[in-house]
Amino acid sequence: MGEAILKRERVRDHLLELIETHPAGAPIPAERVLCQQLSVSRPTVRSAVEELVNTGLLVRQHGRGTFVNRAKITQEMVSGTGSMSLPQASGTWESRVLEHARIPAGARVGRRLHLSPAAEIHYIARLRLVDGEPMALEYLHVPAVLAPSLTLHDMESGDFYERLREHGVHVSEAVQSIEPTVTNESEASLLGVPVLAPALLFERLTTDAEGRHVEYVHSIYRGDRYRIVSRLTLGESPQSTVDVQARVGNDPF
Amino acid sequence: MGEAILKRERVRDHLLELIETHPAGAPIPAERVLCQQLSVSRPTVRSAVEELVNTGLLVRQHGRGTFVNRAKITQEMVSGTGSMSLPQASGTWESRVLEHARIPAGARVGRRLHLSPAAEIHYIARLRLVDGEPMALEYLHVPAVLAPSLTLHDMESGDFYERLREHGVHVSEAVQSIEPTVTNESEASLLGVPVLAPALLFERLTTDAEGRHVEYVHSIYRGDRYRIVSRLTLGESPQSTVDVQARVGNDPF
DNA sequence: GGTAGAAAGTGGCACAGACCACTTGCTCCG
DNA sequence: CGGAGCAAGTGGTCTGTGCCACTTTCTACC
Repeated sequence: MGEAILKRERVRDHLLELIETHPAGAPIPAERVLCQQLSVSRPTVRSAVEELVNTGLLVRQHGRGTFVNRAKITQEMVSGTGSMSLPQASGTWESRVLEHARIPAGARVGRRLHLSPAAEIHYIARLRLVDGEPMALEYLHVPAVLAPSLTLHDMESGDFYERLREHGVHVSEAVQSIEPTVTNESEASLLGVPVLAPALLFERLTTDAEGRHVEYVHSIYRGDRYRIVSRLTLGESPQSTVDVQARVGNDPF
Repeated sequence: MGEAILKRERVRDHLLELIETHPAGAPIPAERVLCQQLSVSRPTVRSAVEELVNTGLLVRQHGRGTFVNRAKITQEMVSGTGSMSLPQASGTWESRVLEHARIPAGARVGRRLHLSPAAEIHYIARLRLVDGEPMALEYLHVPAVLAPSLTLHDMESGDFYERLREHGVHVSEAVQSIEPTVTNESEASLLGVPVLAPALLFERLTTDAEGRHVEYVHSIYRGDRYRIVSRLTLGESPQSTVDVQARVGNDPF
């Protein structure tokens, strides 16, 4: 196509622009209007919109229009960062930063983030507490190139993903693995549990709309206070809602 | 479209047919060929193919063709129903029944199944193996009233949910909790791992379309061979595909 | 005989247009 | 004033067509 620039991508970028500048729930121009504005055909517009609908940034409503997705729920889910694993239990969460630095990715993290081992990343280790009680250890790794000006405060506050958005990073997907483990000595002392106590090891790799790896998070959750609850419904696709709950003594059943 | 039957869906179903009957890696007919065969336009074919590519069933290769994808990854997960927590890893699964009986529910199980402690249930303890290697212990509890004539063979075979359907039970939903634990002595010896080894404790409560509790399953998975992998996408609801994978050494990342 | 190039076949992108289904708001009639 | 119905606007589906980019194969030239 003349240049290596695809029309669909141009439209998509235009839409991302709109999404950023519009509040959640706001309608975007009608497809036929976008066609004129951008001088492309409707199928082209539709395919771009469809892409963003699939990634959850837009919502289409037949006969009404297309809207910026609130996505508050999952937003915060992915956002509070650790928060995918954030229980909405009663308690209030706080974070205590244990360590922070701008360091080379290293082999292991580099592989996960698709970076060279020498590439710089923001690294933060923090302890997450509920009502003052240690609940989890979280180790964040974010490529420095994605957010050169990221400050410690940014990463501490919930504005983290806001900052990333300002840099053109639109979180769209995360792959998370969970496995059982037991605490080692340092984890045990930081979490205030015995050594070799059951725990959950989370690894999360977050990706943005353009397929770039945005963050790698490694965290350890106390096994005596957490359980993962998922609600599985039979359907065409194996989808389910997942939810990590604080165990407050009540049964989910 | 006149009828509620979409052409795209007709094409999609045709493709699913092909996918099932063709081995992994086999090419499917060219798009232009499919157009003629099914009497639809190419964009229609393309959109159907695209859907299946997105779900990972097909792979397109520019200039070469479109092929059946190996790795049905999330596929059969929900399908096998009971298998919601079943990895479809390469190996072949088998079950070895350790114990089976028709007994009173008791307080704990009764509470979960909403039965009186005296109500009878089918109880089965079984060891699940992959390629002969012990992987998990599973304890099933099914109210006897739902399937009075249930035989041991029924519960051993995959026909279990088929039998339930014959009794008017249509599984529709399951709530599953997962938590980390460590093996006790009997679990350790049955699974062939050390005592106090990391493990995953699954509890699943399945409900049918009428809201009746159909089964309560308690199972222990080896922590050294399993991880839970979930793919989270931004959307209105925090939905995700969940998948328990056998750990074969490869990273999901 | 070997290699370069053409040809055929594939998926990738984009267009213009037509019609359907749903929602909303307005108008007109009672 | 109120409600039924129409009309406009929106996304949803589908067609038929054209051209591009990539891959493979086969041909024809050297």
